[in-house]
Amino acid sequence: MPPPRPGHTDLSPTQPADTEEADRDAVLEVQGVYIISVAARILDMHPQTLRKYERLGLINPGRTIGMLRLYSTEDIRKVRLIRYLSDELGLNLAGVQFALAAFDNMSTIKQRINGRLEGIPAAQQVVQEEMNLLFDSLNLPVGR
Amino acid sequence: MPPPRPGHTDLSPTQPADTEEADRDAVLEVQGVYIISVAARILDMHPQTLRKYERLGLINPGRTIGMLRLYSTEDIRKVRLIRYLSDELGLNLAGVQFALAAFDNMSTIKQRINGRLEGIPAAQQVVQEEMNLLFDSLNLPVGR
DNA sequence: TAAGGTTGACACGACTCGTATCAGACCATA
DNA sequence: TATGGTCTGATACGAGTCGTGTCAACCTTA
Repeated sequence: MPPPRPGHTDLSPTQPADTEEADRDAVLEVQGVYIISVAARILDMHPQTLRKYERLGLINPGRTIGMLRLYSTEDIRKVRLIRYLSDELGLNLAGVQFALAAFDNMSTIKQRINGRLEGIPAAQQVVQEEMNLLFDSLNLPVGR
Repeated sequence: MPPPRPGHTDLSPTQPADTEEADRDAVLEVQGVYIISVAARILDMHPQTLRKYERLGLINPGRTIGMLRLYSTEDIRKVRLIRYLSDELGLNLAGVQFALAAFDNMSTIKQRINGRLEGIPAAQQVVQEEMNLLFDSLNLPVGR
């Protein structure tokens, strides 16, 4: 089997851009922003594994001015999802990549439909219900 | 990594019920129904690989009274999709399983929405367009 | 009867994945 | 200045996966 292809048509938005102008002391103590060693300890995973996930484009943690990786709580949640797909469902990382892209695209399309049905609340309701059903059918641990 | 888990919430219908109304005289000479050796030759794959796919629940070819596997053109198409996901995108079989289930669920939900929006053609149109966009975003070779 | 199908088991080579370690560089703090 | 943690990039490992192949014993079809 060949190396996974990053490809996929990508509709997904980027990162939450958490970083504000830092107030000295708070830099590393901001709630839910951790350097790699702390994130690895929280997740009980090897730092190299987190770096590998980033190299493959599965996560995209922020950086300090000094290039240190900064993991937000959102990043942590995403890693847990990756671990679930990998450990529990048995997907390889190419599969994880595909699944994450699919989730993102589903979320995006759901929002786009909602926007375009602005004037038809009854239709919005139907789509909301059914799309939630679709997400549920994927059997994921978190709402994502 | 553990063996793949068959699980997933399953909304999917069972078999495609390939029969068009039109094939009255084709019943016994149905074009596109092959035993495993022929299917393997058509697909240029090893028969054991096809049997393995079936054992994992990825495909579900019909059977003769004597238990010989019968591959329809729909089965052939599905195997090609599996091969694309595996060879081109690099998914393992657990990932293929997940992806196939996701496609089925997306198709089902699309149809359900369409049904529930029966009286609102404008909304139907929107959903149709956006769901097609969603399928396109998955970068698949065939419409599926 | 011969050819080719069925099941189940086992094994192989190549690949993947998480983990681990190394070297050399950068940078903040004690 | 020394220390310790991070950075990048490379290499390596053990265990697992996947497609393929083979075997034995039996069954179906022509």
